[in-house]
Amino acid sequence: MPRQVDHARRRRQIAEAVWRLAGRGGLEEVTLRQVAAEADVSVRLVQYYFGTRDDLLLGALEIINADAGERARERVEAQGPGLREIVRAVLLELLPLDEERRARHVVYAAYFVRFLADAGLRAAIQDDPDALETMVAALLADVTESPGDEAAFLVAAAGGLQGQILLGHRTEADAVRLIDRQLDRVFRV
Amino acid sequence: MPRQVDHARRRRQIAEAVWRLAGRGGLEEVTLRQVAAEADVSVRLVQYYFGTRDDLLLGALEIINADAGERARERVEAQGPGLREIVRAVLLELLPLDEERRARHVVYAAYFVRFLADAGLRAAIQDDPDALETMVAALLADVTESPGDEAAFLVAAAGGLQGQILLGHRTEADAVRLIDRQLDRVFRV
DNA sequence: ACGTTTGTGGTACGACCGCATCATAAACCG
DNA sequence: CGGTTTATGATGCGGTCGTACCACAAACGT
Repeated sequence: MPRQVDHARRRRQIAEAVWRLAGRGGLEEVTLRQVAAEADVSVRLVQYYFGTRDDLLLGALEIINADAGERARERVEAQGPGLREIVRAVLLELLPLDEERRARHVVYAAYFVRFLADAGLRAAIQDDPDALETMVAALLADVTESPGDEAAFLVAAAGGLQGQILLGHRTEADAVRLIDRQLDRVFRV
Repeated sequence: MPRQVDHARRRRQIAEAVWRLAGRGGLEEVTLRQVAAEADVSVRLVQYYFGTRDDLLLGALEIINADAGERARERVEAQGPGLREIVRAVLLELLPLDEERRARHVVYAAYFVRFLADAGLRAAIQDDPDALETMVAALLADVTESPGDEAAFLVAAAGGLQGQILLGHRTEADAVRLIDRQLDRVFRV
């Protein structure tokens, strides 16, 4: 074999090309040839590391999803011990407040319709859909009498704000302000 | 000419094929050939009534968007005079509570990434993004001290719940219940 | 040292893509 | 009634698609 290579690194290099293309023009743009060109490798390599196109779409999603979980955990754990700070960090993770999160949310949007039809793809991200919500609910247990409902509503609103920001219907600052306003209420400041 | 035909009806027939395909597999599936087959017409007819593929995507979106506005208006006007009922109807319009609304929201999801890159497409739907919100805010003017913020949050939450329902993360009934709970709060029952 | 595995490139095949061209039949206009 | 317009079908062209196949060089195992 030519020099032993870091398999995971190559996969990531290719997966990043998938994300960029998907974010630019949807999954429609994610062709083996385009991915190869974007990642600056040959078509053959894309096949070698991921297999078929469906495998590629699944693999790239699994990687970005693992990244998302890791980053979210990092950011939440970087908060102080205040309940409110932690809840806020969790909710803000759903907002495209930097290029990384923005790109990630756009990629999810590109996959969205496929999730509806492909249970395999959905499974790749379905570990944490209500994990966030459960976490928020637990954090709110002592500050409100219906933590589950408040958590659900906060998470849903953050998800809605995400879409509005991406479409340019709302500024990031305004979305953050709205979340803080609701936290004011829930935490009865 | 062969018998004069209802232009608008033919366009709708073809547009509906676009919606079905987009809802099934995203815009990727919306090819001239697939659309023609789904609408049971020839490829030539699709071209005749819409032009290029981009024109087709735009045209089909304009039609579904006009439909959405019309239906929303109907449903909201069918409500009684109660403020809360009207606000509720507006918010529920954002939820996929029947097949028609579900299909529509899935179509919007299929277009989403394209909206980000194509200002022309975005313009086709950008008449009412905050129209809903403005309307809700006006309705809430007398019942809360910050109608704008509450309206924004309610609309955002409804949008977030929409996605959750589509993905099967939440039942329709639960989403409606959550909205009613928040309306309880806002209307201080 | 040598065969086997690993990583990589090139490429060919059949299908499908968007789009344009040619053909044509039926209804309207004069 | 003849010509123009409208609505439709069939088909072909150049390109890209996913995928499979072939080749090969470098490192590893023995």
